[in-house]
Amino acid sequence: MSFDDMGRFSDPALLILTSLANGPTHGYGMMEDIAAFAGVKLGPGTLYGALARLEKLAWIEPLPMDDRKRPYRLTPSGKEALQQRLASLHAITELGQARLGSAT
Amino acid sequence: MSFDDMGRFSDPALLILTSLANGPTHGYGMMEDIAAFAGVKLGPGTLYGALARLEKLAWIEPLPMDDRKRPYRLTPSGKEALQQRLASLHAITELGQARLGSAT
DNA sequence: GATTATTATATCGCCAAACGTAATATTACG
DNA sequence: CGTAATATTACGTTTGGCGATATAATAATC
Repeated sequence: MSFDDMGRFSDPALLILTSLANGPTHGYGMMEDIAAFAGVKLGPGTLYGALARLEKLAWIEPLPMDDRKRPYRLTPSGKEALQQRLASLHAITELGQARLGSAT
Repeated sequence: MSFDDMGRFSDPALLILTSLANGPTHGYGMMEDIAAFAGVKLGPGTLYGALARLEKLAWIEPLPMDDRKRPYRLTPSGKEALQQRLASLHAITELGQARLGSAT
């Protein structure tokens, strides 16, 4: 009934981009960051799958490996896409909350 | 490269629930409402498919047909789920925007 | 100091579900 | 008659999430 049954509702790409907005990080680090700020624990398949798709979109790009870590950073278009997406979602959340509120 | 290539990024369920937060509406009406407030034009398959899933989740329920229109309304649990989801997304968008902003 | 357990890190394969597009009714309306 | 409103169905592609696997490093135990 609660949030955990929401299936695809969780949108890993948004979480990853938001995590990278803080600066470059590697996959495992994102897992922890995301778990911290969003309370969502992405499995490896979900995370690295989404990373690959984002890289193909050129929204993120890999940096030289550091030890066994493969860091990524936002590309300019990735940053822009995230910006737009956040703005759009922000507007929607406010509208939604307003609509819910007015229907007391 | 812009928002239209985002594929699954658009999250029809959130849009539908947000649309219904304004009061009961039927599918076709949501399409227009959503296009108006989110700039996203959902195709019929996307819309009615998502409606069916939301109904199965008992987050929305159908009302008696009015003419050829099949209206839906939010159930209490749907309202609650939407509320939580909006709050969570709102927090994420603010964090994301803060992170992007501080990296000027 | 050697051996074992645990953590950090990433890859791969799989399957059900979701998305998106398009084709198909049907009724109403101009 | 043509077009708008409204909904259903079918189908192919992609994504999402789970689990298994590999490997290096670090910690714990004896």
